[in-house]
Amino acid sequence: MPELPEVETMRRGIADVVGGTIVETRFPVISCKPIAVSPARPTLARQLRGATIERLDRIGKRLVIRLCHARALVIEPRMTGLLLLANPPDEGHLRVGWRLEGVPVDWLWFWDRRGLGTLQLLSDKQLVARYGPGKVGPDALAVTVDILRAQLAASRREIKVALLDQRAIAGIGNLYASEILHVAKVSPFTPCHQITIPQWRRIADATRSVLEEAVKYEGSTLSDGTYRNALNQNGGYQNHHRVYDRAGQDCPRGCRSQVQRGVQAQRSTFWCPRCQVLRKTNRA
DNA sequence: CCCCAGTCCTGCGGGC
DNA sequence: TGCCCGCAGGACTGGG
Repeated sequence: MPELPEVETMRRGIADVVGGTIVETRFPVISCKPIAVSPARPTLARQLRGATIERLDRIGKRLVIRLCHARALVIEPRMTGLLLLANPPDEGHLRVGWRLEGVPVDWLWFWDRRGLGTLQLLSDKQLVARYGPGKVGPDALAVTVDILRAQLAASRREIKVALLDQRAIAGIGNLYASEILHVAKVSPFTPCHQITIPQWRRIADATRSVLEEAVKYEGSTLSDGTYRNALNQNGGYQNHHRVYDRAGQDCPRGCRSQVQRGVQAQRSTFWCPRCQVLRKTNRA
């Protein structure tokens, strides 16, 4: 599932499209339900024709293709979306293709097995209104203890649930939230308002180190094989997961306890009950 | 505002 | 063996 490291890997992987001009937008005929695009397909194709790609940005888990004339194509891969330069896993789930001129890359593709991904063509003004500061939180790769506390310390939510809130911090999803809290040695069930400053510091440090490491290994390809880089190759970080999808296995910290699985906000949480103890605190 | 549950979507694996 | 159900979790929405 593309989270920050996977989207960042996509961004780097398609860097060759920068400077290219979109000469055609193609929607391959597919048997499954089409993905949501805005504006509607014919308009989108017409408005993209002749557009030059100026830069690639990332806002949390969204990829932003900056275009000439102060426009931006916002791509949300959500669960199974991929940006590819070649070798789609199958032809049946290719959703959109862009033919480019002026760069070594002929085609950029959006492939999405489940089809939950979305595309939006926005003006720069609309982009800021929808995804600017205030709408989407600070990027998780640049998080500090002060940012974390400012965004989350007053909340009564459990920290694992709060870390998934993109308005608070942008880029963390279900997989990396569990990984971060294991490295930080903080129980995922700790209410935010009970977290101590040393714990916030460890969460901030772990957020950056886990995500940086995951970017270095080009993201996580899970057993369902969904996430791939721009050339349809596996990421490598799944071999470095500490707790995610490792229920029953020994804690990698060597504490001789086993990784547990639980559910928070209808999503799986993995943690070590010995390294991530929920401490009872006395409330005033 | 805060928080939860439901919704979208497809493929896969467990259970019968 | 085949079928069906539930799960996977991105973002969003409606309701309490």
